[in-house]
Amino acid sequence: MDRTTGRTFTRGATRFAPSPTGELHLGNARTALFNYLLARRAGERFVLRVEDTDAGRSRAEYTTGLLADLAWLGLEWDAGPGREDELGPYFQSQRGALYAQRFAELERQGVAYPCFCTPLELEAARHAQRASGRAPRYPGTCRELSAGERERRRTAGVPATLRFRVPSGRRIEFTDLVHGAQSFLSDDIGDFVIRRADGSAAFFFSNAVDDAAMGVSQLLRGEDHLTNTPRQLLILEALGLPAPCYGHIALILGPDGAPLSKRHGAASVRQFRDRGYRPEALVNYLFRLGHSSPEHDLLGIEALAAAFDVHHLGRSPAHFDEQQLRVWQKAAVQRLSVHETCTWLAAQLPAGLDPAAAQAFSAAVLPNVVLPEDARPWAQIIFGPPPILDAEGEQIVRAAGGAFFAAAARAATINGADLAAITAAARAASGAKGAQLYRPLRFALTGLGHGPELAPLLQAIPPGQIEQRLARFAHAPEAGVSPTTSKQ
RNA sequence: GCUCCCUUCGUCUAGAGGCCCAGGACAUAGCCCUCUCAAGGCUGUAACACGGGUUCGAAUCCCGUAGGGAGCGCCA
Repeated sequence: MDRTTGRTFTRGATRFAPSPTGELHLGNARTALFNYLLARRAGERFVLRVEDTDAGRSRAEYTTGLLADLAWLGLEWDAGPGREDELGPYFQSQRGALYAQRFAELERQGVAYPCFCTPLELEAARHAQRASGRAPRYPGTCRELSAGERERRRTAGVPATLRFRVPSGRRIEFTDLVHGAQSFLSDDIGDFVIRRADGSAAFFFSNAVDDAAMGVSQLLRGEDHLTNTPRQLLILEALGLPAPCYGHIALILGPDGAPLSKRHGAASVRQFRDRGYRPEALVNYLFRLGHSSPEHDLLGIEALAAAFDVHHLGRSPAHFDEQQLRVWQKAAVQRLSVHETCTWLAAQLPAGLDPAAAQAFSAAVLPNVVLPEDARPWAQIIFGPPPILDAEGEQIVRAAGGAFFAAAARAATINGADLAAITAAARAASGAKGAQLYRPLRFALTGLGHGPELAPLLQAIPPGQIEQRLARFAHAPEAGVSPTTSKQ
């Protein structure tokens, strides 16, 4: 009980309210993340509400995907689908009865009225208004219909929407969490639909009413809602419901400066997930997109919450930059345990590879991998046939000499995948050191002049292969004959 | 058309009148380390959209201009 208000005290909440009409978009993912962080930071609840009022576009599989992606990102909701409580249900399609009461309340007050205009008529009106240089607003055709006329049309079965009567001459003010003081004139707003002809609730209405019903105290949403806010404030005011503090964050832009969309390639969480991006990478990147922090390390979700600050949300739109995402991905990948790495790289490994070999491979290759596909060439090199050398490789191998490789191969036979033993033997046989010692070995073993560290790489090469790959150069030709083509 | 939002290095941003000839991170260039790549260390290049005000003093306040974006839907 709150002593000052006498009302039952409930913890505040933030929410994320997606509509299941597609995959979770990066922009929405960021909105979800920010709201989650805001809740965690403030000790509030994080509510997930599915806005599936558009029966035509909403699909169950999108809901499933949405929930899965959110969970994958690590954004657990305190209330929502699968976590029902007394403030639910959390699917708007199941909240019709609650809306009905509110519709009735508004109609009784005369704040809402039935509108019998057809979509065609409305479209024509908008078109005419635009053509004559005026704002496309509801012309008010049904605003002052008499009670008798309304009744007559209703009994005649004319389909009707319910419109909110926007008061004239009002100034609507509120303080935006990120943009500060905002002020709008009600005269710039036309009467808008709050209930569709099919009886379902429209966004402005259900969204606002549910926030109030679910105890949402503050929330962050896309800037495309900024100019819609006064409408929602008007609804809440008419119903005597508390309004949450709204904060509007700018849209995420693609490389060309246009709002990020499918046009720009991958734009959904699912697509990045499928390409092997780590959730920690995505979350850390999104955390810094339109939000600044002195923290420059890869942070866990709790640390992100502690570092989140609404005052450091930017007002200008940020560009999505995959290069930056890759930086976080690299950091996230380097922190993977060997076990996690094996799972992550599973698709790149030869089928039936035994666990120990998979671990050795993963450990060796991980420092050089950002996405799983980067491991594929290494899998080919390590598990495939002895690699063919290019001209540079041949030259370096030849310069090392046959004795060098004979000794190295012998050491491998005796000691196995022991780099120290192999280099010691090669050095003793040839006197080579430094690059003269390591590069020929690297080329002979991998066919390349660059790559992961040799020692762990040796651990990943299948038994017998080290010896074989080295021995093929043990009888180095005096000149001209290529062991890579004569052998193997 | 009307209303609203936005504009600092390549990118994300710090900056709430003097601490800023603008700071950080990533990217990038060079050097060091190193068998190579990566990592790490050091050094460097690089920005207040433009024009007017206000002020002793402006990236910061005001007014314009330009550019970008959003909303004005029986989409959310």
